[in-house]
Amino acid sequence: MNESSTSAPARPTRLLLVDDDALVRAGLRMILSSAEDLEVVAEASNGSEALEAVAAHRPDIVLMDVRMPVMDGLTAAAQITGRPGAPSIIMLTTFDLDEYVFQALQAGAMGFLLKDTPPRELVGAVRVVAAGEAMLSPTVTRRLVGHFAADAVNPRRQKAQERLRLLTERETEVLAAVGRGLSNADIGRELYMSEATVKTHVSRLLTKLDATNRVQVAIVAHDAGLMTDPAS
Amino acid sequence: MNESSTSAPARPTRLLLVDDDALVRAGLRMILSSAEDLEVVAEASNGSEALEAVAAHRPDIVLMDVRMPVMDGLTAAAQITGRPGAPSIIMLTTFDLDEYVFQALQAGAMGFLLKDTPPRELVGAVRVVAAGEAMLSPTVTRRLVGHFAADAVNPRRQKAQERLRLLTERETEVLAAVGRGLSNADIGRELYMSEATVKTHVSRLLTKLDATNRVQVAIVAHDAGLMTDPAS
DNA sequence: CGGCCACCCACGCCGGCCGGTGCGACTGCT
DNA sequence: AGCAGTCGCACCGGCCGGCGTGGGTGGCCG
Repeated sequence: MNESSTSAPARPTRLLLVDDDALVRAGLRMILSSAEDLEVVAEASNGSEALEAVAAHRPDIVLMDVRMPVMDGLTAAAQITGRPGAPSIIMLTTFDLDEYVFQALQAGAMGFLLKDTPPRELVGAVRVVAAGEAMLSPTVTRRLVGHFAADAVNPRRQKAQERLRLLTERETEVLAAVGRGLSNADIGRELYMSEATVKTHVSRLLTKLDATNRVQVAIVAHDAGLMTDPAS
Repeated sequence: MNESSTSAPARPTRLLLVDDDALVRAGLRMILSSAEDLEVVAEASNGSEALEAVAAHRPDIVLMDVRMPVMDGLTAAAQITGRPGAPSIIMLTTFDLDEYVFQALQAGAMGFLLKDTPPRELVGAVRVVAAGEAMLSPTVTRRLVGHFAADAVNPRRQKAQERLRLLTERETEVLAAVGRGLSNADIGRELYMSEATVKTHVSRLLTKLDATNRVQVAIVAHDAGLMTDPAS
């Protein structure tokens, strides 16, 4: 696992530091360059400078602050990632606001660290990301994990699935069809029954699901996760 | 931050080890009990035993394998969490399969570590979880982060949002109302316009969104994330 | 065994809502 | 003025949703 970093300093990991505060950059440079397998090859003081520095120096990893003048780190991250051979990005921030975290990860960041991360762990995180993995601060991890747990206990989803219990097999099939936006005639053709029959099933669905529309029925179908193959 | 664990061993963190392999348990016990702020108070060899042990010994943290006979770790985790005062759970596994990770986190686990985690980091992870945070192995973190990034590039969502670009303000309002399952008359009352006007807006939505039904329109609204307040 | 009940599935008729079309009024821009 | 874009409304055909009804199946009890 860690043999690649200890065996030989064949090719150090090239870093780009991006922060509007020169002192912060100096501190980071101090910490990171003390590791012999890491090398700070450039610095930038805002997002647009970071874009230029990435193009100019081709770093392996970018450590970037979130809040910066001119262009913030999140939009810069979104610009950097995506292209082939793009560097991995580690976001650094003082505050672990939810929106920052989610936006950063959706922008393609592979790391999200708080600035109070101890030097040893910071270096470790850089190495982890350099190895193609991801690293988050514990509080950030907690947010992410909590977000997942909350999704499982999503009240809307649970309520919806609860209601599905009392549906018959046939009704569930019709429910799925309604959720796809099919008309009654379409459903009849697809499930081999008269359109009139489809209507009764839909009627039962309406009463059983406390819906007044077929639209609301479709919504319940989606909320229950019926429309998404179980790869979620 | 870490003062509580280094200042005084006032009250060590109580651990429960759950694994069907006695050797694995012995190894874990060896590693963990070497830290003076940690104390292994019980062991169990499968999920149902784990439930009993939790009730009997009230541990602070449960370290549990995923694959076990009788009752696997995931269902046991789902049983343990949820009640007030329940211990935090760290899942241990040899393989970092996607389904394991997601199920474990949705079951309320606060940690997910691979068994090749070095002893030092294992102890650190336990302390982190004891502090109320979460800790994952780097590869697991990568999966989770990748899942989030993939969600941002969700083709259905992007396609749906793309289509929303060419909608007018008013149409978007109507779209949201349709997505809630309201009838045209309801929408008219809510947006202060005639039902006939609502119909024209819905018609435009049908053509602009390539839909044949209002149900499909509602689905697009949901896929685009219009129906979920921006807390996602 | 026969009767009964509960459940699921199936169908047809009717009123009301939806969706398509045509049209007019207002605004802002060139 | 001309024009594009948006929002507003009214009429018509077709689909949806509500209601009543019947046939088929499986379980329970006398």
